[in-house]
Amino acid sequence: MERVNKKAERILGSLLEENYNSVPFLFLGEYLLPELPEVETVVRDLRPLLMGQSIGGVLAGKKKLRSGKIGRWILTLEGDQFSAVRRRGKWIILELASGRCLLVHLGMTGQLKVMNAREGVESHTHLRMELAGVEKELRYRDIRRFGWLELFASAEELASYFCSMKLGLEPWEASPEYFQEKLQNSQRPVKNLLLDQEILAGVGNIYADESLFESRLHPRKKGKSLSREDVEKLLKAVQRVLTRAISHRGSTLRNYVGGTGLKGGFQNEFQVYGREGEACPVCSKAVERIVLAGRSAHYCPICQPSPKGRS
DNA sequence: CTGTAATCCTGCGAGC
DNA sequence: TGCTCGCAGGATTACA
Repeated sequence: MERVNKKAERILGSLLEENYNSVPFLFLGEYLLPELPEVETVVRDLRPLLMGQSIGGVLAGKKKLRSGKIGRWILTLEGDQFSAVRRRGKWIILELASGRCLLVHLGMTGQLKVMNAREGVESHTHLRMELAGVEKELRYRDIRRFGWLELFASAEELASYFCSMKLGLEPWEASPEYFQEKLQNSQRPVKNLLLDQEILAGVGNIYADESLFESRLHPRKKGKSLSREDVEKLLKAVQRVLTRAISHRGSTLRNYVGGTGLKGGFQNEFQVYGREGEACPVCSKAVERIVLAGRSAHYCPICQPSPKGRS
């Protein structure tokens, strides 16, 4: 157990550092953890709205999320206070004064937002938490219910959980050596490797495609076929794409909104994602779509030449 | 160790 | 208008 916790602590890294919350959050986001853009945006929005707020009444729906039905444990949150709002990969961590941590995953259609308590409750709202004394509510809404809500007794237990799921490094904390080590022996397509949360935490379908385009690598290229140069180029591209996306508050395709209900804007900056048949912004050739790991992969057949010599 | 497909859900747009 | 089909920011599971 001791060893597990130590390893988990290492993986959580700077997130557990005491000073985390005293650092101005713009600095934090811009230079330390520009990550999975939508989740980072939610976390940045929520942080100033939740910090120090006490939880009043709590109301939970009865439908199942991926983590199951929201249990009665949710009522024990009443009276507790938000002490930190963090992100790890695509996970949102709401830390409480009691030391407990509420873990939230947005899945595909999750929304976590602070709203006026008087505002009408939208369909598919599964959780409402009153913020005592400010006439506001934290609401969790999730149309497809692929999201996750779970309470941990302490930051250490949460760290162990991340450890057990083998969550990889934050893209910004990964070194080229780390990334290369994970890719160089793999026969898997590089697109699949990017989506693998055990390698880099937080990269999803949009940003995998955009990063591969930016580094001019075909999504089907095998990990072990990548040169050292390719690996470095790809890691830098991932970091750049994520940073840019965060500065646009993430991408809204359908349902995504930030912690204040605002939509993202990065969908207007897509080079290849969701643009099958449209002209590549570099060479004008039509963007193509294939299926990898059960997900759409978008790429330019000219700029990202096929490893097998066919597109 | 791979990849593939199905699964958990709801909603929307395309095409007929 | 109304139906069916395919597809969607994720991740796990079973199976070949």
